[in-house]
Amino acid sequence: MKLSIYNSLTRRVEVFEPLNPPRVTMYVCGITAYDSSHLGHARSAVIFDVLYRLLKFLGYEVIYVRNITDIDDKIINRANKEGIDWRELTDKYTREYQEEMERLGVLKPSYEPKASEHISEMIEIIERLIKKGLAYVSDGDVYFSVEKFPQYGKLSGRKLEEMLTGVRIDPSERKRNPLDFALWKSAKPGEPYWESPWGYGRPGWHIECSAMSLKYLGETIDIHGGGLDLIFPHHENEIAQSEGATGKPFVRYFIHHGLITVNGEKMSKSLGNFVTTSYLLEKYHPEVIRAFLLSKHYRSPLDYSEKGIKEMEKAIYRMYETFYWIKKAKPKKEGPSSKERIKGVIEAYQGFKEKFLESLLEDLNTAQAMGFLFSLEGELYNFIRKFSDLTSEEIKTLEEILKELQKLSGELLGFGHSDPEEFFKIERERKLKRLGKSFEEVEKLIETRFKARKEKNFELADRIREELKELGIQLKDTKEETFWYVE
RNA sequence: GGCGGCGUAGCCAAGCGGUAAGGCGACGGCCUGCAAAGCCGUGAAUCCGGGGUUCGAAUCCCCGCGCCGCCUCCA
Repeated sequence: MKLSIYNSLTRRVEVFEPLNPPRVTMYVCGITAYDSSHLGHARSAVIFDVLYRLLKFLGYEVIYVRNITDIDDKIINRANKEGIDWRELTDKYTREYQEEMERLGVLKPSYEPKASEHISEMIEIIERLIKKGLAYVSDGDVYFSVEKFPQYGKLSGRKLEEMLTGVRIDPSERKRNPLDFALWKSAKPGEPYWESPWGYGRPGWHIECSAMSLKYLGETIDIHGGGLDLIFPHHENEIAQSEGATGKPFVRYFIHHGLITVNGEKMSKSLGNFVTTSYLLEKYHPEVIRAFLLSKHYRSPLDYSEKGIKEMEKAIYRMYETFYWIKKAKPKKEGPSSKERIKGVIEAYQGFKEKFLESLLEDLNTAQAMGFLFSLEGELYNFIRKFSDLTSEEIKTLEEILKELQKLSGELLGFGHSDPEEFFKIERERKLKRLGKSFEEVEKLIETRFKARKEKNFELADRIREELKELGIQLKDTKEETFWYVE
């Protein structure tokens, strides 16, 4: 079992071969902690979380680093605006992000280093670059000299001459070439600063990733990931700095994911079309959000809409309803399965694990894996809802399949592993809270209606049904109980 | 303008040379006190358009059309 993955460096899907198996080193660009995270940040975290899970599943020893940028212009501006210390600001949003990711079932990376805690490592790399003639000091700033690194542009497919034609030139710049980028910026009054050989100042944005990946993962790392929008200039610059300093290849596989769009346009702070992670977590079960994020191939854009995520919610509800009925099923008789009627289930289960895994191994095709998952789950649903006279062996079969399905999905995709009763309890309570109803209140109404129906008091039963329906509470009657969910 | 990507049923979305997964929804019949649910059944002569390669193309090539991303901070 080998993973194939699209490598932005070669622009093709390649078989993944780590440098020093079974060790795999992976570095992912995390957030800049100046504001709340939105769905785009969640997508990034969830996609690389699935990759991380898959690599571990394959038996690799993965060292996974996801950094926190806690020093840059946006942070300084925001902190000044709010009149608080930049540390207070970044602490707040770092904590918030970490809590949200945990709720989304994102596994903790091995390290989550902060830029501000690695200033000396950055200075060290900058000094090496200066010594090698790849960087220069200019009035307290330090710049990387793009012309001195012949491979500059190899990741983003750009050539220096071409880039120069469209570039904006700021006459106040201290750069020799407008494409040079800052490694170190001298401090302006009121800004946080650190001591350096070039005076008080702070690091440029890109250098932190070079420094921290070098420190935690070594000179050449296996995987480096981030959003497509980071290819240029961020990752291009990282390559220049890292390879310039070490003389070794920086990254073996660059992995970039597509961005979240809204009505076809990129979700971003500046357009104001973003939904925060906390809003979504309030409104939807974390597993629903995860499933939504994984429902499209990771390299494609994913369009967010309430309608889209609602549809996924329905799919996940049905999945957990399947689990629920299987869990509640009691045998009506001892004995073997009816070969004929359980055939569909057996056939769907045949090769399920292989197909599911192969999908993920083929460039992380989570959408296809989910297709197989829902397909099998659909068969289970169909079976459990159609027949009420299940045999002990049939139930055993269903339980075995369920166990495997939950294990695979939960371990690799990070959803589908919950206990169904627990799942619906959380969902009902959260949604009822919005309606201002208590769980007990609704349960009682449903019980009353169940009794009324038995007594053929249809008038009362229907009145309760209508009342609940108006609240968005849907009922499904069975002989034993009334199953319900809130829309 | 340069670079990258996308266009598959009503909507979302897999498929990447061998004859269209999956989800959401819609419709008809059965069932049901009625409804929901369930059951049975119905969906793409066809994958933006036009050429070409091939025994065979949604899948490869060329030319259009439309949309998006990056080229400035951005997951």
